[in-house]
Amino acid sequence: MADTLLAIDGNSLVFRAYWALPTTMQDKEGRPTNAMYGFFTMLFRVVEEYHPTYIAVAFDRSEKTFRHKKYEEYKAGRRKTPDELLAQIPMLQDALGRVGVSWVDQAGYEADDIIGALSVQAEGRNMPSYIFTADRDQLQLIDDHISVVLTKKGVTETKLMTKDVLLEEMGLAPAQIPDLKALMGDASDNIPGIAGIGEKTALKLLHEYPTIETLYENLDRLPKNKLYEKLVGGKDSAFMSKDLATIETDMPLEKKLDDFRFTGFEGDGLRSVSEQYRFTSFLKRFDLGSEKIKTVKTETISPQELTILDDACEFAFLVKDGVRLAVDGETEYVIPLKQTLLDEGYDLNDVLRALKPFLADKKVIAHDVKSLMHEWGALFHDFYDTMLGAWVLSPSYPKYDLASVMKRAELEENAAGLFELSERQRDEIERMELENVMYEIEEPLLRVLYAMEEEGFRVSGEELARLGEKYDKEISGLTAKIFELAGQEFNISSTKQLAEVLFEKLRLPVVKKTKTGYSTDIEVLEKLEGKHPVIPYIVEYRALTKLKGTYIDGLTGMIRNGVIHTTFLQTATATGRLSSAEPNLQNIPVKSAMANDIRSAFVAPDGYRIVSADYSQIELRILAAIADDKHLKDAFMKGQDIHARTAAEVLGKDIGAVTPAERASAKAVNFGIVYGISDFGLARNLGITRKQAADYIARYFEEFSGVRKYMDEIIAQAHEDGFVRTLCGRIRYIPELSSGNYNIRSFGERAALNTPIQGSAADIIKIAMNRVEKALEKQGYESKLVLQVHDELILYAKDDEAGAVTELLRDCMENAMELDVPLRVNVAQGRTWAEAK
DNA sequence: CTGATCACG
DNA sequence: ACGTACGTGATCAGA
Repeated sequence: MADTLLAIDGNSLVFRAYWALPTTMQDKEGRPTNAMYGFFTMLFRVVEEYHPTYIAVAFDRSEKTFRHKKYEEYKAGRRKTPDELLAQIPMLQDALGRVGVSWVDQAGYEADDIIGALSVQAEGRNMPSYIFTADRDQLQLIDDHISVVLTKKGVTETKLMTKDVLLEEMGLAPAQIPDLKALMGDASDNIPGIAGIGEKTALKLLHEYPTIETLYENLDRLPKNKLYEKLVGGKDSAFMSKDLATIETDMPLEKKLDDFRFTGFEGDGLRSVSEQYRFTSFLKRFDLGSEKIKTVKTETISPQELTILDDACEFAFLVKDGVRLAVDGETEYVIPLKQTLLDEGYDLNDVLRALKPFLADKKVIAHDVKSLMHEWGALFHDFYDTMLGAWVLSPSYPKYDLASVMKRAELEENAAGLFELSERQRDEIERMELENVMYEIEEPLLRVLYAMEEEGFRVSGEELARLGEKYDKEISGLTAKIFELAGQEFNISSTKQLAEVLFEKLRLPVVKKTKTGYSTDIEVLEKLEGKHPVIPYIVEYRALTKLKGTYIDGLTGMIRNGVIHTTFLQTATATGRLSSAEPNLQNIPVKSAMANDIRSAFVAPDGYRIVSADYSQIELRILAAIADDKHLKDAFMKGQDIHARTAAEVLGKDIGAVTPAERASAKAVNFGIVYGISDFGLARNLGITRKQAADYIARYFEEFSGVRKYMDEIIAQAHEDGFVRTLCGRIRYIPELSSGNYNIRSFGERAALNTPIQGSAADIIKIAMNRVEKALEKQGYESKLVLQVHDELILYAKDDEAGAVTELLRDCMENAMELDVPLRVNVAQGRTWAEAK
């Protein structure tokens, strides 16, 4: 194979890796390892791609370099390098040596000087070299045999820069890079350039005059404008900057090219480095995995025998048939499910006592940890949940139960399979930069949700029973009236029978059809109102039976000891929201009189009251912030009524002159914007013509141009990446975007638009929940979170804590994330949920 | 078990 | 020229 040099800018890549990854990645001693991990990830990738036979990782030295002597403020503007990063450099150098990669530094010189000298040596031998760096300065070293591999975002992507690419993208030759820096400067290196000249102007000038020398020779030819004055005033600075930005390739390098021969990574070194720093994914990458989790046989073990395994076992796995403990290379011990043990006559306390060392002290790897907490008690101190991992990595699957996840991963449902799954997921979470979402948001939230589910919401069965009787009477009255007016008896709840009566017997006009027949939904019934006296009764009947069936009868059956325990599904939505099931407490009616009746059955325990805190317009605030829209931001900064302001902007009138009807239309438009508006949808919603809706939307975008720009950009980016991210980095893949079907593709675009908004709101309230829980605990309060309804938190507040809890909620929620617009929260309280509005 | 409908944000 | 708002879960009817 032809010889190839890979010259790596160690400092620049370590910096990049450090800022791209969280410092929560630590070795067994608790020392951060994120920069090392990121560096190795990048190194492996680039080695795989370019097959170097020589590798040199160059580092800066802390001594002053000749550049400091020339220009004392050189690099002075940089923020201080964090100690957590500095500490990783010697660790990395040690690790590089152990895996068979040579590194180099030299007093008085920086990494780029060393790289320059080495690549010129290689050029002398006609040996191609690749310079791997995050620093665009080094583009000046490009030559026929020298290319630069630049890191793109994060630590996962790179871009190969050659003469041709540089010419095409910037219209520059490599030697012009110092001239570019001379004019535009470089904030990261504190190279001043010329004040007021940025990349655009600098490039324009260099396209005319290839160097600053020729530029200044011909300065008199330039028009005598502002730019001219800047150039005249900045001349000294420009030449100084060029000097600083120029990499010397003739430094007296102490080492020689042949000192950097690379013959592949050394297996033993890799293994020891990976184990020391807990880089488990590297073991797998190089197939160095220890065999301890690859079990071949399974034995059942009783709780009494467990103690003999305690020392030998590092992980506990919880899978569907019980607790599995993989101890050595061969055997996996199974403790059967709790129920089986109880059936066999074991005392629950004995079982728990025996299991406690495994659940409380080992790392527990399990699928659906929250349900296991309900089964075994919350004695999980250190867990990894593969259900959560699967969802965070790709949240659009319909199911995340163990069987579905294992099937997709093509793994077996045993301890070895679960271990392998968890390793792959951790690796992928790092690769996709989902550490924050997984480890800082979802994992802590799991415990918060567990506590909320455990606590439940007190509901008065008596109150629900009274309401049931009351509404039964109303429903019977309506039923009789409907039969009388329709002239026959039928099942009003059957859409099929109702359609028959309305559209065949009574010959009412058909408004809309479904796949299977006539539609009778509320929209249709509203259109038919006035065409037959039975219609209003049917509308009323629908509303009452729906609410009674779902929320009175349905909820009554879910009360246990006066309390309803919902289950929060943490892995159900594609956007990052929670959902609630069995029963769903996130869709309890709120709007009507009957809704008020139902909510009044949700009560606080004695000595407590209900406190409810909801974010005001959180989605539009997020839109204002991410779209960086002038008017939208201004409205929120001024605390204005956002719908009135929208109407005012679009209609070109004063905000005080907006009528209620105009405000209502603007409200519908704001909803539409968040959902991915279309004139058709808006027209239908407002009952106006499509043309009128289109005009309204066009005027909206004229005024809110930041929003339009955001929409174009997020859709373009989603098409390019195949996914979108929320403010916290949560990912949703949108495969629909590449569909050839217009409808499917359009759906994808609306999802691409909406997900960063809805999902960021979910991020924010989740962060707030974690903070609320922590703050309540820290203060020693007995108040408790009981519900989350997307933009709203509901708590039991102890009577004497209510005031403090109100402030605590406001603080945690409004400061959960810093945006360019303020987050606002409204808090209310009462004896019942109905009163806390 | 699926479709239609409708409750919530 | 396509046919449309985003995200959920529960209930009922009728296969």
